Amino acid sequence: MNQFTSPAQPLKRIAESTVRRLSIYLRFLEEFEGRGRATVSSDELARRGGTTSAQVRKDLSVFGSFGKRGLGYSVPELATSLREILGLGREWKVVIIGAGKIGAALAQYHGFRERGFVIVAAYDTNPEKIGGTLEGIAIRDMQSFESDVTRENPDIAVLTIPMHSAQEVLDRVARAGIKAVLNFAPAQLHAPMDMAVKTVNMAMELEGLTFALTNAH
Amino acid sequence: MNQFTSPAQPLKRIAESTVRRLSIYLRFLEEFEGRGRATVSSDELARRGGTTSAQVRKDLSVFGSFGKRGLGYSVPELATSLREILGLGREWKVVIIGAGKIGAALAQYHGFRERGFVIVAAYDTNPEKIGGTLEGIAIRDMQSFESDVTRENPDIAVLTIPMHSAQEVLDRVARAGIKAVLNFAPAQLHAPMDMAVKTVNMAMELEGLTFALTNAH
DNA sequence: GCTAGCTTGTGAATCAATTCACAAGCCCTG
DNA sequence: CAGGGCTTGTGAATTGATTCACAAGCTAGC
Repeated sequence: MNQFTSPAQPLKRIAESTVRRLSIYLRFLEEFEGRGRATVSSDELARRGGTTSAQVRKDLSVFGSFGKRGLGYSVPELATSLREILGLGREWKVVIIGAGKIGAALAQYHGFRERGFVIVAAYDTNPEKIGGTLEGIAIRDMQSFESDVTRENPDIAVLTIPMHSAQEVLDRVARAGIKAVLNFAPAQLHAPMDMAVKTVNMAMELEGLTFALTNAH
Repeated sequence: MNQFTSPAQPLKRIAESTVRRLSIYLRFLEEFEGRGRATVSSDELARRGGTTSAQVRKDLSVFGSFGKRGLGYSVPELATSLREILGLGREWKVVIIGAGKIGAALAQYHGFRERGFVIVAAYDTNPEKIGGTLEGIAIRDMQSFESDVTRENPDIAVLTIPMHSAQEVLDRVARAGIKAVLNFAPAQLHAPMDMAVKTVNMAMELEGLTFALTNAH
């Protein structure tokens, strides 16, 4: 295998940590691409990404063989392969549920559109918000959610809603057939197995910090 | 040991995953506290938290012995112990660096003050923002950062700044003596070992989702 | 076209985290 | 106050992730 030959199926379950690191490598590759650099070694990717060269090579080896011995990796080729592996070769339709401050921050986040994520709508239940816009994106009534999803088929739902309604909304999202959710509510959500849910929990991150501060040396 | 008898020192390095789960358990305990529930079993905590009862017991056993055999854990006692372990028994002073939309969303985030985090100031380099307020918090000139830190001794810095300046600002934060950072810039930061840095990287989370969608069965 | 110098790809070894499984304890009932 | 029913705490076993270490392969220089 000299190229990423889209393996028939997930040969083995791929570790989440591996995927996260691929994201990191891709970030550096894009930086190098911008500077017109031709090749990069596993060792350099490792130093930048805070890991080891063996780890970089193991991570990549799960998906194929991308390098040339003695030389390293072609920056544009590896970047293209990683984008393909990570599913960034296409556009993804995103809906934001919850038109609050976090929703607004996300809606205007530049990195979103840059990477092929298109926010098609925002939803809320507050009549004062419905009909307005969130950073230029129409805020719709949550009541029309199911029929909108049927029509527009968004790929990803971003939940920026209060904790107490999070599970209920997730269930609705699941029933509507959306298979990926990015959750900002500080709640542990239970979803069907065929769904991908990532939770960003600020309280948890902060507590990781206070734990470290409290138990320092 | 029948109580959390604050162990002399971190006996062994404690896994980050353990600390994250303690956070989750605490969230459920607080919910139970609110409902006046007296006890809870490792099995119930596990089911709610999406893990196993053995895992719950192992996690807790790192810090002491909190339960009663045959009965389970006292909800208020375990909650108190976990708050103590996680360092939530005191107030923490937080500064936000970068008075943009994400900074604003964080500044108004309720969960912050509720858990003992007090935002003492926001910083920016944009003259149009300096002197204004971010959700009621004064926006100061980044130039006064070092002298302010010397005077006020904040515990935690939250970075909501563009990627390209993130490492530079982190270095400044480190030199100023702050030992904990919550980073929202999509950058891999390198910090001195005695600092705790948590990065929340939305791009990475989204790519975890698109990977899952792309490689779904 | 041969040699020196790198760097990959990958089994094997190590290190870390999770799960198993069960003795030890506690509570309640009668 | 003895027995049954639960549930904890924890070594041992297992599973998973990372690191080691080296043969294989490529490039460049001569």
